[in-house]
Amino acid sequence: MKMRNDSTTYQRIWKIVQSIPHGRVATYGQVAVLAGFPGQARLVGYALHATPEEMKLPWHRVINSRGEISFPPDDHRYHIQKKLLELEGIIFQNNKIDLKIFRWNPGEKIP
DNA sequence: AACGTGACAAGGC
DNA sequence: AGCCTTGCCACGT
Repeated sequence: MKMRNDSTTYQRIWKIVQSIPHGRVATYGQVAVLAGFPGQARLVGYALHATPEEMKLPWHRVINSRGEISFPPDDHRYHIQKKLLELEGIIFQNNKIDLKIFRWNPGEKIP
């Protein structure tokens, strides 16, 4: 996957994703706002898609606004992401995450 | 240059 | 509660 190394756009998004604490999640829209791109949730999805594996970004902590994983359930990536989240103690109910409980609030103390 | 697609989201019905 | 439409932006054809 090609990407623009000369742009700071992805880097700003990556920086936010990197700061999502273990055991918490953030939505694409939320990351977009925090990165300074309000209303551009799709850009976050695209940035994550273009993320090099070596970066070891906690991409799995980003989910959609409905508290769901944004992969089709039959996609292998869906199961990978769900597994990673469950290993962090995040609980799924009907394949959904309760954002009221697990959403990251940047305001509160970050470990 | 136009058009379609994608790890989105909000609003209308 | 679902499904559809529109707004978004970066890319590949």
